[in-house]
Amino acid sequence: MSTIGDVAKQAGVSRSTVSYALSGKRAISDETRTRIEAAINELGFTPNAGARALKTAQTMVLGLLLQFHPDEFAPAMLQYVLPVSEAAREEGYDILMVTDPDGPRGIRRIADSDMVDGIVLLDVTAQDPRLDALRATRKPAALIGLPRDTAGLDVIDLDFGEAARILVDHLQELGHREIVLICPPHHVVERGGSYVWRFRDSAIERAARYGLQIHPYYGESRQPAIRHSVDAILDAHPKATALVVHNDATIAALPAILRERGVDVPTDLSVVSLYSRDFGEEFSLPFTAVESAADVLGRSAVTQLVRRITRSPDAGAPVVRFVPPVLTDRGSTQHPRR
Amino acid sequence: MSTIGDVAKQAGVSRSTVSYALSGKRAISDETRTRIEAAINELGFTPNAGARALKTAQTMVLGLLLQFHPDEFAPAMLQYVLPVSEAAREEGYDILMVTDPDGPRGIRRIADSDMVDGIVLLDVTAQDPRLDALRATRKPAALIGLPRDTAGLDVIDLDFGEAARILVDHLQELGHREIVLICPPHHVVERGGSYVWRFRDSAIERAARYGLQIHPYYGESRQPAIRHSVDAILDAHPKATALVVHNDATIAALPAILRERGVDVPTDLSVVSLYSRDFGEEFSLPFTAVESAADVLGRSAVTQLVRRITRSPDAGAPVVRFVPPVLTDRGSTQHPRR
DNA sequence: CCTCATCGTCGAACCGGTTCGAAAGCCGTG
DNA sequence: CACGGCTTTCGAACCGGTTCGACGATGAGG
Repeated sequence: MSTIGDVAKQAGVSRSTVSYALSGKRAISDETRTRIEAAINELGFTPNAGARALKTAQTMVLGLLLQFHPDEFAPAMLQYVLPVSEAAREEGYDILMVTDPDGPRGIRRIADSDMVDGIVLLDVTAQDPRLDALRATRKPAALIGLPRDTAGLDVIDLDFGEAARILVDHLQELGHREIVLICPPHHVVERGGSYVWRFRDSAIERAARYGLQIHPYYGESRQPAIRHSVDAILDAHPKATALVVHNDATIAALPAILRERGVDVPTDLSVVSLYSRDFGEEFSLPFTAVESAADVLGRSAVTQLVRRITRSPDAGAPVVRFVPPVLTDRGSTQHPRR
Repeated sequence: MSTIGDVAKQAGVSRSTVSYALSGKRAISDETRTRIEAAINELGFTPNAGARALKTAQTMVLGLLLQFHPDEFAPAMLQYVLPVSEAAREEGYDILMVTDPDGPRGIRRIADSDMVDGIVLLDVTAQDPRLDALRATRKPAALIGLPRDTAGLDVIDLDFGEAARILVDHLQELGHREIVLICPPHHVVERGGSYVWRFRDSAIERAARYGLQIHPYYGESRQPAIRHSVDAILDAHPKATALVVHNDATIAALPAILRERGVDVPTDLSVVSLYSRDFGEEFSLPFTAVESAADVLGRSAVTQLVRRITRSPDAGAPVVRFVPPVLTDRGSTQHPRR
């Protein structure tokens, strides 16, 4: 690879002149600029990222931390990765993806060695052990997922409470009086996934307010447990006229399960859920649902992070943003027959 | 952040001594080593990656290039990403993930600016436009997927031809005489996904050799087209006793489709397929299948790449490796009733 | 006792950019 | 004609590491 010195020699100017021609931070005469550009093309010069980062103290790279939990629905993660990567690129950043099972160590490694200008944390839990490491480094960060203590952190997440209220309201308006709620698996709660209880509590609270009967359950994440659990739950509540599913694995398996049981949607049962548009298309899910909008969250986290990086170091108070959910009606609900 | 100079001052030695204590490339007395270690701990020093990369001309980062094709089964990609990332970390490398829709540009950007020491290309097609860019940079690379021209490149892929032969052999041994073959969608062929015709041609060739009737089709990637296409195909061949499916989206939807048609596996129809173990577990697919072994391919690509990076520049001829497929019998086949 | 090898450490150069201060050349003006 | 100001370019310092050659101290061998 050629260096800026090679270009300078070729164009008959000094290294600094080439640098200024490239950055535009000082005026360069048209004549020398064209000579420099010619030299750059001829030599195929591209500035060395390491050297530039060393001097400017900016790497133009963002860290993306993800953790894969065994026994969890993996495709969901990808929903976030792609929008984050695309948004970063649009802002001029590349993505250093860290999947170290030891999250805090991964953060320290890329932050303390200044490999990245900022960090996006995916799937943040209530007491996420990564947050201590994150606060110890002085790097800007944006979280997707709500921790218990948000002090000093930029956080973005779907408003799961509002999502639950929207769905319960929708069923209540249609006249349903007894509904079943299937949440994510219980081990997600244990891990501290706050979206589980934020959705769950709001749904229960909202149902109580309307005087609706609601039967909350934690679902499963793998077949054949999903099928068995759904069967048992539906058997236990023959009078329920509506089903709220907040569980990707369950909703993906639901069409087959209901078909087998001979249950028609929405004639026999109204079904509402919460999943992303992509996910729904992937599995052609025919359910009225609130969109989880992973792309909105991913992009928003990146823009917030970039703002934090560029606008002075600590300018502005930390931002906790809850994205308002949107209902997409796919016709999987109607008035209860009874 | 503190620098190596701060550590040196704190420990009362020169910068070079600290560097040697860290790298172990020269002997350091126990006495000063402990003093240096104390200083490092006290100051929380971590070497700056950019500075180190600048001098050593090694970034300890691998580029991972992926492209998302609309209308394609996205989860498949993740199967490779995680093993690649884990294998890289075990070798001491981090992963710079590039999802630029313009592949060649992404390669040039990270390679010419020396952000990475080597590149892993995912989902390589027969005439992949990224290969020219790759050859232009002098960076080592490893491809997953078989291009038409492998000159000078390290390539690894599943032996799809052998996979097809294994499956056809399996059915032939059981006594099947008429089988249906569902391949990936036709637009994958147009894009140059060589694994389509490598599997397809081998299956047809093998069937012909045994005198079996085989009906090859290109499948769909999205519902409800999948369902319609499978229905039409099965209707067209009522005498076929076995089904070979080389199509993730189709195989995922197949249990529901067959149940609806009232077709029992394996009593009415023997089914074999090709998918990864994870994928099968995710969707609890009950089919005898050849494993696509994305983890093996991903890890193998990384180890080959690292070998190429560390062992001198161009030591050793390029390697094209076909991973032998393995059949997992899940009991979805039996002797045809007729 | 002198020489020589070895050990442990230091200073300086270097990697490839960026950026600051200054200098050279040119113009218009008093 | 001297002077000030503007434009364009250069040289040098710097970012934070690594590495080479050298140097003083120590100990062994003749």
